[in-house]
Amino acid sequence: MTPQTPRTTPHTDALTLEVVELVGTVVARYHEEYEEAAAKHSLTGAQARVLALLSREPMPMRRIAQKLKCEPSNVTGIVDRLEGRGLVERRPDPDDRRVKLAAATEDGRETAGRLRASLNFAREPLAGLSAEERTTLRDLLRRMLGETP
Amino acid sequence: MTPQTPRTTPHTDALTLEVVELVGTVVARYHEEYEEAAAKHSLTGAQARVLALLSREPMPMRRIAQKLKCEPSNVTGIVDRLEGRGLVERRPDPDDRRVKLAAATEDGRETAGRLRASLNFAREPLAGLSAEERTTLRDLLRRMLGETP
DNA sequence: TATTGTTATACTCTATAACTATA
DNA sequence: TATAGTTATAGAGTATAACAATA
Repeated sequence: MTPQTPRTTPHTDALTLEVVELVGTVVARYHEEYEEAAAKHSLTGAQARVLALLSREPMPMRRIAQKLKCEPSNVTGIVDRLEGRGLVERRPDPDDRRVKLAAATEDGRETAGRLRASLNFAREPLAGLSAEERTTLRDLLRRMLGETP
Repeated sequence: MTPQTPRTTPHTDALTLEVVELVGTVVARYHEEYEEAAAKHSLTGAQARVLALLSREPMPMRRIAQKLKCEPSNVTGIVDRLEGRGLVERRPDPDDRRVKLAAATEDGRETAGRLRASLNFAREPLAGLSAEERTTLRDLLRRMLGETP
């Protein structure tokens, strides 16, 4: 079917371009809703990401920077602001006195939980798909991401 | 099938959570590669988005702000910087002297073209899917986005 | 009076470089 | 010496409010 599709440039045919555009739309909408959900809790996007990270487990400052793919110096300010609001605290690392472990406080974990709940609601479009369709989508996304289990 | 899935919370079952996480990964990777491609042309993400917009058609400043979902005052600075590099120019609107039309220059259109080419390369993971799989992915993404044609 | 674009201001995020305290 | 975190600095994006020109 559709034999006129050139095999030498498989990523520039009309179908692929349409999928690329759809992915772009998903990305845009995802980001809008993430920022919106963060703003409802008076958090910036970066602060929300760090808080979500720390709500799972405490982490050295350096590791946060790696997760965020930014310079370590930036993390200082972000954690400063979260700490100023009582959502995060800095603890010493017993094994290495150079390291500071950033950890979510009880209040921070609560906020992170509410944030995640509102995000899940934002992602609800998936509810429109049947279980079988979600399975198909999962497999296609996995393959797209290079996970070939 | 899978009747144990609670119908009251269809967006919190394990399958959906996995898809949500995969979508999150796609979003993260898409953004990384977009910023990276922009940086290769010495552009920030916002500048690249505006340039891509204007390479298609000239546009009032106000409309750029709507497309970017930001305040109009921000667009002034972004267009200033693009204009300072000769990629964009401001033209008067013949129909309304309050309006300034931002338009990509020849140089700007060229840069936007190279940017898009490098983006298509970045999105090449789609090439790993067959035409049929891409069609399926397209339809699922469409439905996820609420487009029901 | 309402709208368009701009300016002024303040805050956040970002990268770079230099500093400190540990290792 | 090498590493972890911080500080200092500068540039960019963001929202808000006030302004000039035009409708």
